[in-house]
Amino acid sequence: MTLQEGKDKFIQSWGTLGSNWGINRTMAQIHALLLISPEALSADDIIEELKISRGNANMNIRALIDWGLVYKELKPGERREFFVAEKDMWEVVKNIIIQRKKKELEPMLRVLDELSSVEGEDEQTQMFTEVIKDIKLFSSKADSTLDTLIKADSNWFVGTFMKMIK
Amino acid sequence: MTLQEGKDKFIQSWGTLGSNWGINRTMAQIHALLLISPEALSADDIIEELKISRGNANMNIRALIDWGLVYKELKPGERREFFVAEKDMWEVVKNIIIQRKKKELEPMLRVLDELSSVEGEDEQTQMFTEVIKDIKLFSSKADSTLDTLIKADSNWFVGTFMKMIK
DNA sequence: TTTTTCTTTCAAAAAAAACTGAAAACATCC
DNA sequence: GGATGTTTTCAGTTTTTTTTGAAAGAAAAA
Repeated sequence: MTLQEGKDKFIQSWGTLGSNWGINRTMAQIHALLLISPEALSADDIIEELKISRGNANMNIRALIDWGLVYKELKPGERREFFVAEKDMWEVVKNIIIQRKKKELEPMLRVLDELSSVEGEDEQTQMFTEVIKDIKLFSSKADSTLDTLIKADSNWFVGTFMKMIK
Repeated sequence: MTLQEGKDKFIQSWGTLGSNWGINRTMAQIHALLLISPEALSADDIIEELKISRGNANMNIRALIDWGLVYKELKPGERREFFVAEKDMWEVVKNIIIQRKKKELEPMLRVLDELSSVEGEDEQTQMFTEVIKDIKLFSSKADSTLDTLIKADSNWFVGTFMKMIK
């Protein structure tokens, strides 16, 4: 396999993976491209490489920066912006956890709290309350586990977790 | 909040959560409906409750069964099928992990293996190989960690994980 | 066997999500 | 100040995903 074929395959696979997880294909592809790029790329480099429009590129680069997966890099004497990806996989995963926890787990916990205010004596209500309580317990545990995970350092997952868990 | 309001809110929130994670809204809503339903529901019950078409209901019920999140229940003397949700959250999460691992993590590992066959001495290639190696290492660790997790029993997560991790 | 009841399939329609491109905004240089 | 290079925005378009509904298929009942 040539380098170019390998790159293309990686970009395409990463894009597919992303889209299965509710991240848009282009965003994941830009991330992939930057991951395997030895130097920082400009918006134009990305546009050309992935054959996408300027608007699309801009929006998704911004989103990647918001997620903490890509950094802006300013080259001295250069007017335009360049971009580099965070290459440490643990940092990547950690940032994704932080974002999704904030955008999805925490709002869900708030909804579950509200749902505790449903009252009644009939079987339907009892059942409902019971299920909600279980989900809330589980979600809270997940929430605090993720907090602990986020605080753990870069090499912890790869190095220690397996030993602890065995 | 009345029971009906609570149910509606839960169904809608669960649907939104699902669609953020690449699971279609209707599938998540059917799951939510069954989760909070004290008895098994027929396809018609689901169609009526969620105001969806028969085809849509059927497809998503099948998908939920494939994922191991819903079971078919046959009532004696009844011709049509009834459905119940798996209510144990740990089982739910475990089944989702099993499915996504099989459909996404494992294929990605295979692609990463193929990508190891890219060869060359230049900086571009070195960099590419390095990044792929890192991702592969990380993914393999994730894969075996998830295997361990899947084997763990129902109460392990809620009961023990926090102590081990602290 | 024929009828009835229920389930599955799938082409077409609708809805949702993503993308484009051109114009506006912004920034730097002269 | 104006000219030039770069980024951002967003209405309209395209693409992708989801949903519908009607027809075909299956299984039980008559």
